[in-house]
Order: sequence, then C-alpha cells, then structure tokens
Amino acid sequence: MSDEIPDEALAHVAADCVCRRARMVARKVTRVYDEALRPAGLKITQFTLLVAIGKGAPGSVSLLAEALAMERTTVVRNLQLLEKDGLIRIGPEGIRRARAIRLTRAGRERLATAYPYWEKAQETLRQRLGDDDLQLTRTALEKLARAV
Amino acid sequence: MSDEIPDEALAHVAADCVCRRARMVARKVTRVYDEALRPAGLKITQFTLLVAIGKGAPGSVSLLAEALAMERTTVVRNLQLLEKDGLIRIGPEGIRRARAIRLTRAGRERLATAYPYWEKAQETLRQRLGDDDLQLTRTALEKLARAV
DNA sequence: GCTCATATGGTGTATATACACGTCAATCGT
DNA sequence: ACGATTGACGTGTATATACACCATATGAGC
Repeated sequence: MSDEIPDEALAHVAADCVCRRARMVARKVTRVYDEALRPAGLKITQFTLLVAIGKGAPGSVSLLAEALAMERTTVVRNLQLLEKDGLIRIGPEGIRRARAIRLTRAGRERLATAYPYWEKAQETLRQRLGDDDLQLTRTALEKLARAV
Repeated sequence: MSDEIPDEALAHVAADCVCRRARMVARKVTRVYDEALRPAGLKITQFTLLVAIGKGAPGSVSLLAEALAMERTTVVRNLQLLEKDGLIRIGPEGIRRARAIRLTRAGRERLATAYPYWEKAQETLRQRLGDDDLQLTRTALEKLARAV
C-alpha cells in the first residue's frame, strides 16, 4: 500500500529536516534574547526592527521587509505595535504611496536602554558555543540566508 | 547623553546578531517547505509534529514539546488543530494526567502523501546550497541547538 | 486622455509562539 | 493522615508570521 509510510522515512525526516532544525534553533535562540531583553520591555523582533529603522531610516515598509526577510504584511502589523507604543513614526504616503519610517525620540532612548541587554544575550551565546563554533554558526547561517 | 545610541552599535547589531540571523533563516527556509507541502495540505510545523508523533508515539504533550524544543502550550494549540482535522488522537489522561498521542489512519495517510513533497523541499535546499554547505549548515544548526 | 502593468500599502483570516496563570494528579516528608 | 512539592495539562492574552485579497498611486504605451 502506498498510503503507509515506513519508520525509516520518519527517522530520516526527524534526523535530517533542515527546516525542523532551523526552527528549533530559532525558537531556542529567541528565548535567550527575549528573556535578556525583558527588562527593556522589548522582544527581539521589536529590537531588530528598531535597529533596522534606526540604521537605515527605510523609505518604505517593503524595503524594510526585504532587508529583514520578513513578509511585508508581518512588518505592517509589527510596525503598528511599535507606533502604538510611541517608538516609531510612520510617515504619510509619499511617492507611489511609500511611507518613510523613523524612530521617535522615545524609540532612540529605548534602543539605548535595550542595547546592553542585547549584548548580554550575545555574550551568553558566545559562552555557550565557544568562539570557534560561534564563528562557524555565523558563517553557516549567512550562507543559508543567502542561498535560500 | 547615555540615552543615545551610536550608529556603530546599530551596525554591530544588524551585522552580528545571532538571533536576527537565525530568525531570518528560519523564515526563509520555512517558506520553501510550506510552499512545497502546500499540495499535501500541511505546513512544515504540522508535518514535523506528525512525524514526531508517528516516530515515537509520545506518552505526553510535555515530552513531545521537549523533543521539538517547542513551548508546551504551543504544542497544545497545534495538536488541537491536528486533532480537529482528524490526523491525530489525543488519549485520555493517564498517570499524572499525561495524555498519549498517536496518529490516526488519516494521519498516517496524510504523512505518506506529504512525504514526497518534503523530499522535494529538501532537494531544493540541497541544490541551492550545494552538498558541502548543506553539511556545514547541518553541523552548525546541530551544535547551536545543543548549546542553547 | 485612457489603459494597463507595476509598485506600495492595509485588512481578513488562520496558524505559530510563548508567558502568566490556574487546575488537577501523584508523590514525598513528617 | 495530610500538607507541601512536583509534574502535567489547558486557557487567557499578546505578539509573530504569512497567504489571499483589495485599494491606491505611478509610469509606460497608445
């Protein structure tokens, strides 16, 4: 019968699925950063967005989404939360309806507050992995992000 | 003023944040697998859960969550969806309220249907990365998952 | 000017994730 | 016997993610 799946196939998936591993890693790592950032009242997703906005002052939601490999509509919702908290300002529609996004003063202050906690999370990871494996991991994630 | 954050710090985060990279990778990879599995009517999270259940017939929700590095409560919601679709059965409370979880016949059939699509996604990634970088990636993700 | 392709944005809906909290069952120490 | 501890479960609430769909704006070609 073709509608039964052998145990070997299940073991193969469990052992070798790249997506399973990538998601497991993302969940675990996210917990470390979210916990570290808790005192700053930010989650790592929000912190990452604020950094991207502060760094590049993106001229549109689409560009911001592209830079972070996020769905544009996901960025829309996340930005709405940040704006509600007064951390960013979403500008009016400009050319081709594009909206510029920029940090507010509160947003910059929150970033400054959060930064040391982010550093702690990075250091936690470095200690748990060791310098060599940390570098290996960076390289691998970079290659994977580029390739996919 | 200590409430301003220098551009160098922002560049440092954007370039070196392990969590940012891990989440970007997870999003990108997830899209590949979700799209590949679409014809089977499953998302990669659901497929992964079904595989874990089919492989181990876990004796409790907590064990299943542990095995996949998921929050227990997340697993609870995801299992509720799978049970609603008739793909799994969540047993009655046993020792210490533990509930055994097992695939239904429909669940096994769905797994058999989905498996070739998962293989396609794996092959897609292998082609885009190349064998060497794929192995490198596996190793790095494995180390990261263990360490964190 | 009109039409159409393209770029940008937002909403509806559904799933995924996780913390805080409460509930219930088994076990342990006294 | 019984209170405290531990283990397991589920819900409330909030955020994160993404597809489907629709609305609006610009520019190209006619």
